[in-house]
Amino acid sequence: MAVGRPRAFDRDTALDQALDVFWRQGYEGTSVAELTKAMGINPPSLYAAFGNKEGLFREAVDRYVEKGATHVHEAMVAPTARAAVEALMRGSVERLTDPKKPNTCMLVSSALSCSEASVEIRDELSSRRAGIQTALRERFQKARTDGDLSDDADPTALARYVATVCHGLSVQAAGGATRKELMQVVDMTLRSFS
Amino acid sequence: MAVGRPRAFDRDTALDQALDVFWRQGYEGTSVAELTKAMGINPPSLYAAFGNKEGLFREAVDRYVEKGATHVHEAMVAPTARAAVEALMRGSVERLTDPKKPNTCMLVSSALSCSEASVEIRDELSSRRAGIQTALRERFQKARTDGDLSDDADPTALARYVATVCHGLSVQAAGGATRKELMQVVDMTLRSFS
DNA sequence: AGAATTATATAGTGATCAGTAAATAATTAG
DNA sequence: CTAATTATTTACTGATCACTATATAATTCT
Repeated sequence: MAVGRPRAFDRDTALDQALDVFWRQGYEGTSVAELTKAMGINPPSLYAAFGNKEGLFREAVDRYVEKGATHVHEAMVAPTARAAVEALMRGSVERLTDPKKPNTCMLVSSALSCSEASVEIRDELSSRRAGIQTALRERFQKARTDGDLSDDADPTALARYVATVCHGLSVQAAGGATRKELMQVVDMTLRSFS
Repeated sequence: MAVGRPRAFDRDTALDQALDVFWRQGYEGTSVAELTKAMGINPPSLYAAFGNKEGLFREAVDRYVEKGATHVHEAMVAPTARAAVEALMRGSVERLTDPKKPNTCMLVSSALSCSEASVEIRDELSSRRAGIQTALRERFQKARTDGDLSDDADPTALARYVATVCHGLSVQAAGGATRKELMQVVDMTLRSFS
């Protein structure tokens, strides 16, 4: 057993509560005071468990991706390129318009612009977005060898295009677009894959 | 002539300098101390001339749009729907990848997520984005009566689609995408209008 | 010249920022 | 039991936040 006084809060629950605040308000828009309040703990407990605000945010992003990137995985295992795009985009829209959650993608909205103090957070989010785009590119490359994507298609350009529309969906959702409206955008994007 | 001691700085120049900081760092990522330093004035001069940080930001956005929305205007006066989309998107990409300017759209990146204290700024930016989308929709409606857009095309959905891709371009640019890469995305988007 | 007006620089305001020192409480090891 | 260890609460740190009171400088009006 672990020696010393046991932690009085559940680390995962507290992390979920921190995630919710970061997701709604972004990295710089969230104060440690708001975090401790939402997590139901005092600052020393936060710092002991997560290091600092930046460490807590990074873990929150990990959790955000773990819990919510099922549509990315579904896209990877979809049978065709088109099915992959459809799974990714419809899954994105469903997540972006979940009435129980903030209507934006945390990877896009948390820190597109920020002060010099937060550039590492900004770059971490950028790198996470790039990772999804790379996975998508690899899926398209496989689709080309599988034969369900034509030989003169450009997997890199295609992945960038789809990623770009997904990022745009996130901005639209943040601005209040409805699920129906965003699904229409998906429909139009999918025409490139018919 | 104006009575009293004359202002010792140029208001427009100072506003441009404030705009540059807001554009790079966003609304909440920018402190009044950074603004006064960039503008070369002391806080009382800033508050006398612009009211407060929020007023200065709003004026900076006005100026951002005035100076940089030429491609939006070009899209409105373009001869066809397709030419409008091409003008809007290629103009966006050129602006987003201007090496002398921050590589992002201020209307997208300044405050997608923010603290409760800044929701009015967030909503103002959202409303500005919606305004461009509306203008685009109206351009498509005109294109339909002009006959260069088919009768069964949906101007609202089309405008939303194009606006979505443009927002996505802004996220891509913020993440370091090159002009060439973004122009490829424009090419792919334009296929919907051929 | 003197009064009125407006901008300036200096030096602050209280509030909040992220983060912590110190004392105490709760647990395990021996 | 005591010692060691770790978490907790309380209270606090210096730094920075947006913003301003005060005094003074520069201008126009009469």
